[in-house]
Amino acid sequence: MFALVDANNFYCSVERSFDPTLTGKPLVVVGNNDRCIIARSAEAKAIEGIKMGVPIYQVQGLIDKHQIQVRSANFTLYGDTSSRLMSLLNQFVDDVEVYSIDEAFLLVDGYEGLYPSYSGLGKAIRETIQKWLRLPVCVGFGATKTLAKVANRLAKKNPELGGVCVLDSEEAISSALATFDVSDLWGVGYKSSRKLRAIGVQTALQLRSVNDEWINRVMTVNGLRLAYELRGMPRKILEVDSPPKQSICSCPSFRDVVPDQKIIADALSSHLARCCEKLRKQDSLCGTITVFLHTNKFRRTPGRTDLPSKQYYASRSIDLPHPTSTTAEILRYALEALDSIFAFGYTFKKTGVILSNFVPADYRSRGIFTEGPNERLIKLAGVVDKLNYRFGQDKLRLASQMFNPDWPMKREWLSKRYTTRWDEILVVN
DNA sequence: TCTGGGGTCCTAGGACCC
DNA sequence: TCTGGGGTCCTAGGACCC
Repeated sequence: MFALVDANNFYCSVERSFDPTLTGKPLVVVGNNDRCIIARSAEAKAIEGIKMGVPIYQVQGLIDKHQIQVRSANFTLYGDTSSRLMSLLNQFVDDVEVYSIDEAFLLVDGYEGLYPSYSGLGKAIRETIQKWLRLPVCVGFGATKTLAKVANRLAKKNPELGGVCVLDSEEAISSALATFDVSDLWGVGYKSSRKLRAIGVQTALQLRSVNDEWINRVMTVNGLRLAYELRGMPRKILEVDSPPKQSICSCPSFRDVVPDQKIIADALSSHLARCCEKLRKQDSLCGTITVFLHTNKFRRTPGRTDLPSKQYYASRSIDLPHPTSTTAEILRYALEALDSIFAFGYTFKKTGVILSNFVPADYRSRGIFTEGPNERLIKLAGVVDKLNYRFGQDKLRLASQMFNPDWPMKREWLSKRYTTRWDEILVVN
């Protein structure tokens, strides 16, 4: 039996956890540069027009009218709260798979003696997390990960279930699936749901009995795995040790558009610095770097609201002469890539860098004609990371990062980093 | 250069996730 | 004025091998 524990409106709930005056009020959290809505409280969801991903300027009227509270995304706080949530779950069962910042799968077999029932376990988890972290979560139980996902969703949608839903009998499963929209299933996106509807499949129950050959052909093996999981046959296992990432990316948009290659290069070196920090943190070296650059896809030709302005999108990948993880070494290739794709006559909205082709950090190869990784630079980078962790991001940085056009990022409604900075610790008056 | 059955590896792009 | 930022997996098709 699997359980899926998923926090309700996680970012909003974390904000409330540290600022109880927000409780009961409509609340939204906005992303980078205070632009788009990336989380909503139940009260905000209930207001027509407050949708995920909408830019805040489009709904300013609704925000004023309904006195919606706004917070800037505080990922430091959310990340730390997430770690606390996960370690709490580990007190209930040994096998926990952290699936995302706010959800985890648990393998709950073998704990029958400790709890009167699965729903008893679910209740205990809910109450503990509420008490210790002041966060509301829902718990779904099922014989496969997919059924646990379904159960979790039902627990969220039906308050009368008290936040816990157990799908442990064929009757419970088929009656749940009979009213469950296929497009809400884990792994069914826009495209697949259109194809399913075209052959008359509306519910998860109907998908269960679609012919395997059709599913495999139209939805690939992922669709087939989904169908088996709905039938109660596990095709996804619990993955406790999260594997290291295979790619690392940083590509925040500019606050405004930028025409100047020098400014873009400065931003790019900041993005690269972020990527390399993450790379070193997971003890990897990267072999390939990709740089991309694009214009604002929403921009219209002046005076012609119907006509998109001329767009430009380009990317370039470069294989490094040897795998490395230091910003200083990789930067010249990043700038070389940028130079090769930069075009005059456009204003750019976003540049980004993707690192890939990783090898473990203890891997050191020396090519016949090329030098190996620069050990001194790698050691130096480790020291820089430690100092920056202690004294704040970018306190030590490359000279090319000196002029960051996005500094400071607009975060007008930012809460404190209560749990990770001594100078921002929660004060009780 | 063509013939053909049998493979592997790599990459771009699609689809999906939170 | 203003439109998110990360990731994963799979497949088809090309290039190449014997």
